[in-house]
Amino acid sequence: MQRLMQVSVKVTEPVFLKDPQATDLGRRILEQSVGLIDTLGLEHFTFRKLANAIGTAESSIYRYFENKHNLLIYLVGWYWSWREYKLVFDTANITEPTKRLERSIRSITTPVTDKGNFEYLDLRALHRIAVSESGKAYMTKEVDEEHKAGYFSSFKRLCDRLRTNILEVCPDHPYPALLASNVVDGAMVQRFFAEHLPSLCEKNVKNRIPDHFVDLVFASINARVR
Amino acid sequence: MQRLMQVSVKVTEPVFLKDPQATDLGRRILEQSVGLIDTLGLEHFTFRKLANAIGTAESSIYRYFENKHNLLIYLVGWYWSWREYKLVFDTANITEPTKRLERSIRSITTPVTDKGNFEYLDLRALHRIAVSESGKAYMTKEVDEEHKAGYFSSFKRLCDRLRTNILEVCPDHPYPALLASNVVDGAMVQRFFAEHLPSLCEKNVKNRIPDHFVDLVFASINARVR
DNA sequence: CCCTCATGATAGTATTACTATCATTTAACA
DNA sequence: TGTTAAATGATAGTAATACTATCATGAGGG
Repeated sequence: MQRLMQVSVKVTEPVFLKDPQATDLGRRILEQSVGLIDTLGLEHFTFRKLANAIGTAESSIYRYFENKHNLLIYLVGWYWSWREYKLVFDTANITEPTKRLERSIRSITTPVTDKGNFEYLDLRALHRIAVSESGKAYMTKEVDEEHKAGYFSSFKRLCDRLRTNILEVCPDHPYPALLASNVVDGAMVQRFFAEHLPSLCEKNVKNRIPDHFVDLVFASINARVR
Repeated sequence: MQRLMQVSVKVTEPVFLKDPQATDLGRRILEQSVGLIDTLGLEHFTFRKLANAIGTAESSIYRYFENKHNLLIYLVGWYWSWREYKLVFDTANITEPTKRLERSIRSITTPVTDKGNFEYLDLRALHRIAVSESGKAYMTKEVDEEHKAGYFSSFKRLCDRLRTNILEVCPDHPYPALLASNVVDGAMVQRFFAEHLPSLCEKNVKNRIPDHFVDLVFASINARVR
């Protein structure tokens, strides 16, 4: 799995200056940055604080990532790659398209509950980061160049798998891509709302987010089929 | 309308130190900040640049807003208040709930195409800001305190109106609030995707975003009714 | 034993995000 | 008309951030 992830996180132009997964210091950077961004939030997170936490110099961190924005893109990309991996795993051997689609939606919209078995990346913390900070990775003026450089390809791949799945069940759906990205992004946003702006949600909605999105997608599909 | 907006933007604890709508300098701050954030993006926007653009001192701006985060919250709050105003206007005198709901969704998800008739606020630019930057207003570690202070009340009010509308058409809908906020937020995100990550969308989806969300909501409702 | 490379340590610069102070203008009022 | 308070403008200064540059050290490989 480790290896699969390493491969799938690769992009056209790397977000990093030096592969952080390849060295001990690099892995400590990933480990500690996930911890710090999770507790401090991206705004209060700095490379100085990260260096102190690791017990290294600021300049050493700059040898791996140009700036914290690129580090965020790396982490978020890793997260979506992992979700894609999990999606493939969760839907393996399910041939019936409808069943497959339901499983897919559940896989993508289910929160991360365990730390995972990666030595240096706390999946749960990474998931929280993805919920709160992932939008900041692309909501910038540099989005077009970064998009060209392939920085968001893992997110796109995940959306595309779901889109394909939707089309398998409903080949004439008019907006499969839009529906797919709405599910992937919407699940994150709704999770944030449930946590912090609960008046925007029903009571106890948190563990029913997957149900909601399954309902929504199939409602949209059935509206076509009828 | 001017006046209506002024009232509706008020919150429990003001985001500003001094009401920017009340003075000439304040209005110039609003006007120029919308222009600058729109062209530079929030990250590259600073109070210094704003002061230069206005031809005033940085310290004068700090008399109105504590920092650029609060200024952003103010602008985004203004935007959602305007959208609420427009929603009320667009659906006035429509009594039939189903028709009303469709109109509501279209009102909320339609992009802003004209500058509006406010002297000092360019609505189109403000809309672009809302699309690209609004998430940053609440995706922070301070969200809970700021929520308590009422900083996001205009967004919540808008979502709540749509939720009520959904319930009028479908009283036993299981997730009206979640559906409503998914429409309001999703319309913004999809607009950003359509502009910058078009591979996540169908071709020419941009002007069909309202159609899509109308379809989606009614599909979700009809799935219940059947 | 030498060479290279990764890291560590230190220092320095430009910009940002403010805060403080004081002079000047204006508007208000007596 | 003179007096005063409030708003603004101008200048300066501080602490933190986001880097960049330089050099020493130490470990591993040939």
